[in-house]
Amino acid sequence: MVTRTKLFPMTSVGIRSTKQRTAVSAALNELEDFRSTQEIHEYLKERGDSVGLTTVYRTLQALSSAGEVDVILREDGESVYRLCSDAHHHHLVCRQCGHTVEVEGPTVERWADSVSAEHGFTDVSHTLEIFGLCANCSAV
Amino acid sequence: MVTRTKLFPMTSVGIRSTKQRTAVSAALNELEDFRSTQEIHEYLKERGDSVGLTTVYRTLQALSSAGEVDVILREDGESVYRLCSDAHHHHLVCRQCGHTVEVEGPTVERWADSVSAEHGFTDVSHTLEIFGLCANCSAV
DNA sequence: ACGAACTTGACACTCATTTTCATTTAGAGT
DNA sequence: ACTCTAAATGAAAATGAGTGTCAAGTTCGT
Repeated sequence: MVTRTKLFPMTSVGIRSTKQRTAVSAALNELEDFRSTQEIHEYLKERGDSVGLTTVYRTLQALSSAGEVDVILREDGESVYRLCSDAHHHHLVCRQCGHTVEVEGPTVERWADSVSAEHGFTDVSHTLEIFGLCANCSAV
Repeated sequence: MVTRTKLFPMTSVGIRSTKQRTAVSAALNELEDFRSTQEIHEYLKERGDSVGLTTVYRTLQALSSAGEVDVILREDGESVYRLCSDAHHHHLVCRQCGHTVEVEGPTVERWADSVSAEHGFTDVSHTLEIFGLCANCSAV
């Protein structure tokens, strides 16, 4: 399990620590794989720490734009979240069960930057993810 | 403009050539950049070749699963389509106006395959796209 | 030209995500 | 500890992309 502190950077003003946010962070710590907002919401409900769906959406978005969690778009367009290591990595994701492996990859970073610059693009981001069926799910 | 023939591989049986499909193919030929289904539908309407939205959805999906057009998921999760060259390539896409540049990239293919195999994943696919603001849109 | 099979498209529907807004709460200042 | 207010919550309604349905329209082999 990845251990992190300050999941919510409680800066001087404006951002408050609430039990809902704590619960979402806790869930992310416990869940190993990429999960959708709905799944996390469901997980919290079963666990007893019920949090409103809207709040889960907002919290996950806040966390991801703060760079505290990784988000990827599943092939069906749904956003899924996961607490990852800080190190640069890409993902190998099971499209069936969500099982995720962090993988080291080619250094796309530099390539992306130089190609973008060449064509005058700014404010660039890129995606590099692999989707498939994990060993378990393949065996069905 | 990319020129292609047989946008719809009218195979022996089952797939018919209709004016709606022809219209969608024509639109794809004329549109340079990645466009959403709704945009293509709108384009056809303005152009006079009105085609039902449902049909545009179905046609684009058929074309993409036949490998005749490229689809990518925009950062907001919406699918956008574009007629591309056959050669292996990736995309540099303007998240503002959709302007697209095909770029040569690292051969992720082999990497993706070997990494997947290593972890027992099957039925693998991957994504590698770059999003940013094109020169024009940056200048705003 | 005929007819079976394939297509179309209006409309209803699903489902993720967002907006609204009235109520609650955290936490800075006292 | 108490107050006050900006921030946060959440239920419900709204939005919007994409899909299912099915009656009516077309295509194309025969």
